[in-house]
Amino acid sequence: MKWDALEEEPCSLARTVAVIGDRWSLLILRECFLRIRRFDEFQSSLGVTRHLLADRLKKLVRFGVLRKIPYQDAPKRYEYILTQKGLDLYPIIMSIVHWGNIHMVDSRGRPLLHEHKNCHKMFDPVMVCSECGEPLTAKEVHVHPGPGARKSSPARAKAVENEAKR
Amino acid sequence: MKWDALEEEPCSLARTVAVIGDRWSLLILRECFLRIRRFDEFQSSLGVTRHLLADRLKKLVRFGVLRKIPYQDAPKRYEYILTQKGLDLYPIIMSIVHWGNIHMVDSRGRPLLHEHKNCHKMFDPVMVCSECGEPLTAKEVHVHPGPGARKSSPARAKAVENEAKR
DNA sequence: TATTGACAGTTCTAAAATAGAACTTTAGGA
DNA sequence: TCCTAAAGTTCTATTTTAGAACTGTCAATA
Repeated sequence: MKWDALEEEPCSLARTVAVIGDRWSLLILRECFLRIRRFDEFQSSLGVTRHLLADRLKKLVRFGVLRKIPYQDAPKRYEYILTQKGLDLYPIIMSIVHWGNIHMVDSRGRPLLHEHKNCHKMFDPVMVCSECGEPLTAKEVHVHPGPGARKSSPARAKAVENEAKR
Repeated sequence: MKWDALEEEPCSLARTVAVIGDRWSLLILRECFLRIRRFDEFQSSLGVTRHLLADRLKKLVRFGVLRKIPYQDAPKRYEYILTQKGLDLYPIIMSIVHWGNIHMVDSRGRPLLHEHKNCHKMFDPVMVCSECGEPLTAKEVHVHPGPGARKSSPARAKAVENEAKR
């Protein structure tokens, strides 16, 4: 399957994966949220090859996740900063970090702690229901075909159907 | 950089990316949460090559995200089901789906709707602070080096430092 | 008994993506 | 003049992936 095909799939996860679903894009975004902005900063902090970095930055700009802002005229130089669409990726990044904090840390403990400016405490992110505010777990959620649903594989259709009536 | 190196990085995001940071792993996990369990179901529903599917399933089992359960003896056949560690990936999957729902849907609308069994309403996931319960945004969070922090690139160290004192 | 089909992979080759290093361009400073 | 910085681009070798065919085990069917 080609990457381009993913963008067209009638699945919000597949379409998001088309944008951020590779190793380097996620690591680049991590750096963006730490306020890394320039090509060489990304390069030295990630160890990614310059070729791939240029390619991924271009892709993230194309998808509207990053914006190229000139910070110097002669020679022309740009910074890459997150757009609102990019800032909206924060819950994804945080939930990835949180899973790593729970399941992948070694004996040294967490590499990074997060403080909430509002309440001044170190926190973990918690995912809750927008309607009742209760924490969400996989087992407490049903899925239903939405208005954008389209024909999928028989196995998949069956699974969604079974799921909806559990 | 090799994939194996990612697992060793002092960064919870990098370590999680080592497990789920590729296109197919994320799509396989999506199917798992829709209760797809068998090799051929994954294959027909995803269109992934059998080779890669076998490879990714093996990797997810190795990392303890999936477990292979025999469901038939002659011939030996297995199902792949999520472990608790795998179920804990739910917030990641849901936040990816949610971002796609907001930023990547076409005019047809969402392919899938989610209902919370507790309150019987269609919902969106919201990420909140574990301490004060307020919704989280990138701008309201500080990062601090934690006990597992280690030397990183100068650019990165500088960014974390600047960040901590903002 | 021979044939077909389901399931869970493995093997093969060609095509695509990635790594690693060197090179380019524009400009400022020693 | 030579050196450095920043932001890429180009090159070749290696690795990964795509796509299709093949294997082995067993059950059901003709």
